[in-house]
Amino acid sequence: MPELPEVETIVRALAPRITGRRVLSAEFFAPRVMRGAPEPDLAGHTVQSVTRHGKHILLKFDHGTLAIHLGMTGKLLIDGDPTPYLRAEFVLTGCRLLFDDIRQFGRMAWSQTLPENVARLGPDPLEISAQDFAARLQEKRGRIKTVLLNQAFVRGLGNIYVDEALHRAGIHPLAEGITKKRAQILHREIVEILEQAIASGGSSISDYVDTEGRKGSFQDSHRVYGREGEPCRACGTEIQRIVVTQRGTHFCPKCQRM
DNA sequence: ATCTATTCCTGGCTGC
DNA sequence: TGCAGCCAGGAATAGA
Repeated sequence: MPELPEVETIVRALAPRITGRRVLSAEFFAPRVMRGAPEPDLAGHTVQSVTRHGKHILLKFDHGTLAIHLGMTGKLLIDGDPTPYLRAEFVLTGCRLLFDDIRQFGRMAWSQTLPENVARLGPDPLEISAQDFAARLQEKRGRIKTVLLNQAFVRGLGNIYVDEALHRAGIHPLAEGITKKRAQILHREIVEILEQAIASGGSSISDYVDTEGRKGSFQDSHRVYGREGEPCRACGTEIQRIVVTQRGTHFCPKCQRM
């Protein structure tokens, strides 16, 4: 499932391939992709920039911005082979950009400025300072895992990296009222794990691949996610799995005390 | 206002 | 072997 590191990997591969290219045609095959909103007219317009905003991929044009969210199984493929799950296809000068999405959780949104659901997101965890992160966290109540998954708190974290960051920071996923000191430790671990994951091309858990169909390798470095019943890499205790806010949650009961 | 549960979607897995 | 039934989960939405 594409989270911040996976989306960053995609953007880094996509940007040099389509920036400055002109759209010759754009087709949206599945109505769900735009969630009923009118499809933008992209033909004749040039891609000005490709950036990441949380888990969204922003394609900026001279007349607006297309925000792409990959959901669970969305893929952006350059010149790939069409599949039964092709939801949109952009023909550009020099290449084709295919949006493939088995489960159709992915979506696109168009705005002359910035789509509202994108504009309202919180700060990027790689940009916010440890002090600001800790201060923001002080204002939130509720379980730490739920707070971190809230894209209005920080944008880009998903189930995998929240579990992994909490383990590295030694914080129980159900913990509440994190102290300022521990919040700064958590911030450091979040930044570190995101940067490591980006360096590994992301985690390929289900069917994540980048624009060239390449898998990431960070799943091999996971310490808790998907490791229920296996020994903690730090202390050997069996990794436990519970459900928090409808999300499978993995943690070490010894390393991560309440 | 804030928090929680539900909904969408389908390949893959489990168990009979 | 076949197949019904369940599971994964991001975020919009409905409900409490």
